[in-house]
Amino acid sequence: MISIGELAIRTGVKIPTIRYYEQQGLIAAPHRSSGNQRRYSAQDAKRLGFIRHARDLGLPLDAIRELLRLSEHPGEPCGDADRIAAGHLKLVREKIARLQGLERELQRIASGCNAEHVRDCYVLQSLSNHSLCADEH
Amino acid sequence: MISIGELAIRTGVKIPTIRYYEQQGLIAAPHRSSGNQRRYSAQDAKRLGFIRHARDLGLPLDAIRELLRLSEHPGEPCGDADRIAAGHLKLVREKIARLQGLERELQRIASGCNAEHVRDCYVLQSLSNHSLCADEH
DNA sequence: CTTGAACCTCTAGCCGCTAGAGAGATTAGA
DNA sequence: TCTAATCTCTCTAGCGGCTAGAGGTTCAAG
Repeated sequence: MISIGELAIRTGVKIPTIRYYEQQGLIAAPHRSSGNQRRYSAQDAKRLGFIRHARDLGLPLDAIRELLRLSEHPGEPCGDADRIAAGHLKLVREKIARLQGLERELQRIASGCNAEHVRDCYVLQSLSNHSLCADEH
Repeated sequence: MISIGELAIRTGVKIPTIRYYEQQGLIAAPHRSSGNQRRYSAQDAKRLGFIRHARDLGLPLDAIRELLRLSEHPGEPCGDADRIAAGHLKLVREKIARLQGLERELQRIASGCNAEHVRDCYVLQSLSNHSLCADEH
């Protein structure tokens, strides 16, 4: 049985975030000490580690909730878990593609300014005038 | 003088967002009709277009505020605008790098699951056990 | 027994919108 | 000129995923 601070250190999840997860129903309300402080088991720590890892991979809490629910039913088919991961991967790839578009455009804009003064600034002109852009974003 | 709906259509910025920008001081409070409805000039539309374009490039409202302020002083040096654009570009590149890390890991995890049941699911095992990961994220 | 660190609950704030309620304004057609 | 449909108004609350702070209680070391 460890305190919330200890749990935070072990899992790398901040204390208010742990309480937030409890509030959101991602982890169960833990046992309490006689003085009403939270006391966690090794299993609690494992579950929080799972959440932490999934968050690090960018999964939203809803998806994590679903994955946790699944992992409590070892006999069921795991297609849903695969679908969640694949769906998230797709999302990540879309984000990358979009950001790469922005990167190209920003690179073009930011490196195109040789002006001294605002009146000739290519950055500001580009923002005013969309037609200066290479592709739409 | 055009209505807020017309402005929304022309700039592609939604009506509540236009009002939000006004509230946030990005655009000035416009003239009003006798019935208290907003009426915008061509200049207002241009400014909103600038904002829209900058938002499309992912710039935060604070940075846009600063860029707008700068563009009202044509005689001043434009180094600040360049710095804002370059700083944002850097941020975008960092985001891309991070997402590419996630992409690799998700790809590895999602494609590694040949299991039928939750108990053997590689996706769920990977989330439980960080040591299955290729690199840290 | 004292002290200081850790913990408690509760509320509010971050960003950039978005949704909805309930009321008033405008405009096109009959 | 009237009516009906569509806009527009203000205001408040909510999204996700935390984070910060106030004001109070409990714990553990010395």
